[in-house]
Amino acid sequence: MEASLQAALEALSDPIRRRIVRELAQVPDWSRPCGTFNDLPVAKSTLSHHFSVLRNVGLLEQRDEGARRLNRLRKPEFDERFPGLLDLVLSEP
Amino acid sequence: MEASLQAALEALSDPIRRRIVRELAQVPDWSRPCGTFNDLPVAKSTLSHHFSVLRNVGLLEQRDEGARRLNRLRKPEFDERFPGLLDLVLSEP
DNA sequence: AGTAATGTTCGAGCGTCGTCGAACAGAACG
DNA sequence: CGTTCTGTTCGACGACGCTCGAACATTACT
Repeated sequence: MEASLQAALEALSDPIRRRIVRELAQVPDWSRPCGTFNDLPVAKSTLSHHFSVLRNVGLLEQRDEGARRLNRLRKPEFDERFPGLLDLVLSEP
Repeated sequence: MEASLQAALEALSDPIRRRIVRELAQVPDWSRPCGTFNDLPVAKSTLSHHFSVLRNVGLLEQRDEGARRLNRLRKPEFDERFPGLLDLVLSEP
């Protein structure tokens, strides 16, 4: 972890990744598997790639539960590292 | 003006543009012409392109003074539009 | 065991962006 | 007027990232 500002900005520069982050912020931790993001206009493999980017930048934590993979937005950790950045994304329409 | 978060994040995703912003924040307004950024490892035309991007995203204001073009970082305006974002860049080492 | 569901990985296509040099426009100055 | 300085614009090149489908691994279910 300990992602750089460079990596954080690049990760959040993608509109699909910001949508993932926003949708994830509206549900409790560990409540949404990756497969429930079919509303996004990308293929499964692309979605998996976006999750990987968010994971590497320290925005996302994942946990296996059977076949599914549950997600958690690491808001406290990210807020401490980059104050205000995540809130900007979450306040986006 | 009225840049989107998308445009703001893309503009600040480039390390050279962040260096321009940081250096510009350390001098008074209208004190540094574009030509005084030769320490950056890019050609003149590339530098002009980066200035254009920063201008379009509302981070930079330019004014002609003779042959030179003076710059001003629009910190108050940008802070009001994207609170915290510019400070993250300025606190970067 | 066989099938379905969930995610990842791989290779390839493709657009976008940063980069450069050359050419150009305008201002200052001898 | 000619030169120099400053900055922009243009076309071209190269790299990186988003995208997809196909193949694979793992788990759950009948």
